[in-house]
Amino acid sequence: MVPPSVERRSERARRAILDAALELCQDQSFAGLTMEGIAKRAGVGKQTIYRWWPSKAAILLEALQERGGATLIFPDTGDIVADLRTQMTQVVRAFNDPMFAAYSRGLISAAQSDPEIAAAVVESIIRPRVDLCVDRLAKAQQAGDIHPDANLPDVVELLYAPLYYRLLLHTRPTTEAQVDAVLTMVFQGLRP
Amino acid sequence: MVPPSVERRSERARRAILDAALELCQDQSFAGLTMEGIAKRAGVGKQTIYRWWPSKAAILLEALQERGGATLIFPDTGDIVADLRTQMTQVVRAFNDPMFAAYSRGLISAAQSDPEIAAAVVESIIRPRVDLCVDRLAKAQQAGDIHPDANLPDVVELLYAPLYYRLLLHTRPTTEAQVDAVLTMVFQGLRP
Amino acid sequence: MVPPSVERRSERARRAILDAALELCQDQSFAGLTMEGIAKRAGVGKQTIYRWWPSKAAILLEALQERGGATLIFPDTGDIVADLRTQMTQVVRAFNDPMFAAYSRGLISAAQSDPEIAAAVVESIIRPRVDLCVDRLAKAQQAGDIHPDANLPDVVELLYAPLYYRLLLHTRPTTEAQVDAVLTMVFQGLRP
Amino acid sequence: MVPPSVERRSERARRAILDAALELCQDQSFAGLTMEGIAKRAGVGKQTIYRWWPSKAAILLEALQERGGATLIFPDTGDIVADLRTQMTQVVRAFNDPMFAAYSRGLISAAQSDPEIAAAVVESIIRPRVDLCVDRLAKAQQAGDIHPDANLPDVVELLYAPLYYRLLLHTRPTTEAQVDAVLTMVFQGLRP
DNA sequence: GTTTAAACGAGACGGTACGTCTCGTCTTCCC
DNA sequence: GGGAAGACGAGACGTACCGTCTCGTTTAAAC
Repeated sequence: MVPPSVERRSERARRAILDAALELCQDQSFAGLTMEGIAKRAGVGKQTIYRWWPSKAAILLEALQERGGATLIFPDTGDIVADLRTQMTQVVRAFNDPMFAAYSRGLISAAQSDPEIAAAVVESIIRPRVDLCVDRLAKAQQAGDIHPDANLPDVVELLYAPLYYRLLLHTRPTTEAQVDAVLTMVFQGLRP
Repeated sequence: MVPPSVERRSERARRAILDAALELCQDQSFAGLTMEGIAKRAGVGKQTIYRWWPSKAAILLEALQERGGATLIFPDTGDIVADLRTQMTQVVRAFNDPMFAAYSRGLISAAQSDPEIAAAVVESIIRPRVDLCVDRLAKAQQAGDIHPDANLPDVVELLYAPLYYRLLLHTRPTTEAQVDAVLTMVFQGLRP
Repeated sequence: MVPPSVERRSERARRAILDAALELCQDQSFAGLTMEGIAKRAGVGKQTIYRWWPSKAAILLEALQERGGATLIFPDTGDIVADLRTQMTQVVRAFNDPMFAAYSRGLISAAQSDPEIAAAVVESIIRPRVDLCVDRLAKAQQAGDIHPDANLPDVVELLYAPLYYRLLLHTRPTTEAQVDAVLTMVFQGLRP
Repeated sequence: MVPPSVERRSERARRAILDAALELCQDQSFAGLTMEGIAKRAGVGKQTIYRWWPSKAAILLEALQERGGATLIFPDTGDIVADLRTQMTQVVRAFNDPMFAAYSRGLISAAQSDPEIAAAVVESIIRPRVDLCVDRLAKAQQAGDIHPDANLPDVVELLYAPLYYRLLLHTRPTTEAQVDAVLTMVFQGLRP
């Protein structure tokens, strides 16, 4: 995050640390993750970790960015509701993957007491995906499928917030049925 | 939470512990809260805490239940949208109160790695408020103000999730404008 | 030791406490003995113990006095060396009994940091036995078997100290051979 | 005592711990000595103590060995009784020094419930001094000043045990008069 | 026989110290 | 000079006992 001199850095150590963090997080959840554990698993000195990352969340964040880069696409078939369903269903699947859920919960949990983590999570994970969704909604709005007064970032929130709600509040599991329910309510409105 | 013998319990110690926990959580956030710190501030032996609560989150939960009990009312003026706006605005205000926000974030954060905390948060904080909201929505549904097919718990989620989303993801602050936006979108629907 | 009112005292509780102390001391040695453990084993409230004894050593002391009272006799056959050998051999046997050794070591150990215990040990255990020995030596001195200048309490120390030395310093076990060696050296003198 | 890797060890920390232990033992006696207190006084983490010593007695033992090394000499003027008097008088003086007496009592007390301490005390404190005394006695025996049948280690015990007896049993203080009495009795024998 | 005051069992309380754990820094060698 | 190794100062963890302090409940002498 704030390195002393980027050139001499050992790529081997960097890779080992990122991999160890991901593996340990799977095994023991984010709360059980420790700097000491990562160092041991990666065969790396603790100082090497502290030199390049300020916290365990920062490590995980970087690890996830590397792995999750591929998912940054948003379908466009012309049917906005169908495309949203496709995309939201992917999110539901990710939230139901124990590993991904552990990462997400851990990072958001850490963000509650560390503003830097919070900012990094938003910047590198949330914002890019929201922007993509906003772009797709803008097309639909221009096509006349969405009310012209609608504030699109607010729409994105309205659609995805219920998924995060269940993930973080542990009320019910997220399901595809939830996606359908949200889409129906949001596009039809609640009035009879 | 899991008491050894409820009768002899010292109310003085109980109060001191709950108060100390709330005060320290304000000062140092939930992550900086320690059993040792609570004990010292409350003038209490650590054993006395461990005897009655399994974790610091459990203490905070009990403290919040006592203080927040008064908020368990839901207005009913006959105008469902106005009543929701009233209630949701109260939630927005609470989320903008640094102290309450710290508690909420801390508890939800702790819930991510402790299923018991998660269950307790849902049971004692979330569920009662959701139920109240569902009741109010049911009346509106019977009055013909809400589509008869709408699943009311899903509606509650749809309305409140965006508030939690901003609280936990730290994207933007929750505002009254957000409440209006959500209510407009949800009740009108996104179609033009 | 310093009772509030001796009459109402429960003999049942007293016996249970003394017995429990002895039993626990056998099982776990004096160092592992705790007031809490004694109370639990005796089926007695802690307060009942603190009401009548100031320390765990005081309990053990009283327990030992009751049991060991019978050993307060000193043989007198007319042959002082033989009588000393008889008596000292008894002491050796006691020191080689694991239970008695544990009690003795524990009490003397406790006496190092508690002057009251030290005084009590001397008064109730050591002094009576030393006095008996001095009496027997006095007879021998009058019979002309011991040098008239000899200071008898010093003689007692000279005879018994080597037994305590081995008990407490853990150099070698005390044996009957040691008794013989001591008696020979002391009565013959070291000069050729 | 049971080190993990001797090379990297901080000499500064070691010295601070040994010094703190000695100072605290003077102030509050061995029984009042705590690991926590030593750590605080030495400005050291508790782990650093536990890493290198298994118990507070082990610390004290090492501290004493360093300081007491100088006393390992035995006079040889040709007069065995005079030399013993010189040496035993030194021991009497040490036993009457409150600090030294506290250390000795504390260590021997601890040895009663910890065989490792007991062994260490014998090996590092008692044995070297006994050996020195035996050597001096052997010379005297060859010079014809001591009975050829006398078992010298037994003689050492006979001479020094009365000093330890008074130190540990707290009957009377050790004095130079006691040394004279012991030497007279032992070398003359008790017979008239 | 009833009263009544104490000793009793039980165990919660405010504390202290325990020995372990992890933190983030510092130090020491190796490459 | 970066990296491995890991000792270090710090301090929270949860546990064990300490000695004190209520609590009802026996219980046995005094009335």
